[in-house]
Amino acid sequence: MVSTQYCLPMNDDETLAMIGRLARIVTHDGHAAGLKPAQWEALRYLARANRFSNTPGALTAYLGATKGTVSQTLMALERAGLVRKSADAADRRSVRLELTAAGAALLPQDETLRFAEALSRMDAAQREALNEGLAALLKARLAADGGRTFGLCRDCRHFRRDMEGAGRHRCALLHVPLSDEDTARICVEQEAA
Amino acid sequence: MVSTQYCLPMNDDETLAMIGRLARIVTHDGHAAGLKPAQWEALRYLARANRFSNTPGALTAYLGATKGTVSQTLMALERAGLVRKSADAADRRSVRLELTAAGAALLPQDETLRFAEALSRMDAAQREALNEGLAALLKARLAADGGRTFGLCRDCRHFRRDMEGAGRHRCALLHVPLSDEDTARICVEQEAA
DNA sequence: CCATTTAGTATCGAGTCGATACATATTGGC
DNA sequence: GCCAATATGTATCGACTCGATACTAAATGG
Repeated sequence: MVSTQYCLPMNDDETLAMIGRLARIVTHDGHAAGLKPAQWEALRYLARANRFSNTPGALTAYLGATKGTVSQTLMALERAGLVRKSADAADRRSVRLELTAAGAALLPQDETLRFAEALSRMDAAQREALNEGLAALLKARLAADGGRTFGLCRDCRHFRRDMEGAGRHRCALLHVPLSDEDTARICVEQEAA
Repeated sequence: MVSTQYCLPMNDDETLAMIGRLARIVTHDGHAAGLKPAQWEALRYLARANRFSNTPGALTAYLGATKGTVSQTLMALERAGLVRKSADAADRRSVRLELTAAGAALLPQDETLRFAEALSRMDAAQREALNEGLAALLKARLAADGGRTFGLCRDCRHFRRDMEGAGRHRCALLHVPLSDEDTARICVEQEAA
């Protein structure tokens, strides 16, 4: 259990294997409550997406899947009464997504929450190191693929804090005002500051 | 980019989201070379499994899937000429698996190797912290599920190093001699020392 | 105003995956 | 030795995944 301080054993292979196993567990967890892995990913996404990001297109970018696949997943969720679709008034090609009450009620049954339990058994420094390591890894990988980061306003180059008074922020990309509540959710347009 | 040293922001939610996204990318990578995610997992496993662990049963335990699912995945791989099955002489219920030359030749096309590239862009300390964090997380999660660890002899309580001379080790569980080569592969019976 | 782009749906085929049922082979108690 | 319990693996089903391709319809931009 002692940390190897001097002899870095070039254990990237091991790290890759652990990433693979982690992915496997997440996939397996995705069968909780009679749903499927992709459906859980969509549900989790919609629970966290802001009002500019609750569309099939944004979800497609988040999942890195194709439009067709995501469309099918959303149809299954709609059929199950977990997601509601509505037309976008401004752009009539577009669809707005939101969780129904039933969909939101399902979130506590997300099996990946058990990772939070596992995290709680790690000490704070290790947890923080894991968080930063994952962030760096994801960032490098997403950059290589041209993928979007889907972060918070806090870390976004388009964010203008308190531009119109306390708690009244602004997005310099979309040219709209942002409430504090808006900034607590992830955005498809987010770009690192 | 500055590390938050004093204000630990209880960002476990963020960590969970990153784990989910990582899993998504791995799944997506799993469509390389015309294979499927589960097939890549099996291929990677068989490339790393020792001679006590190259069976459908061990793969089932590794993947955390059901026997039926794994059986189907292996049939697809056999059909594609990437995996060869052979009867186990000692236990005629059992099947031994090995990669064919074609299967082994496919390994360099594994898209998850691109995470190694991403890792190479991180500094050594962060990489080491990520490795240890992932290990701790996986260990906690696997322990909660009763899952096996699938590690190396090096870390196994049944390992008896150099018991019969230099490079001639022994497994105290299976009661068999182990070569250096044996110890370089993962084992279904491994238990943390 | 019309070509291009964008948002999303429809359909196909191979595969996934849990569930259930099944066929054998081994093992343990007696 | 014998037979029940157990272990290893396959067969089949149904809903879903997912990339690929083709499609509809709405917005955009010279």
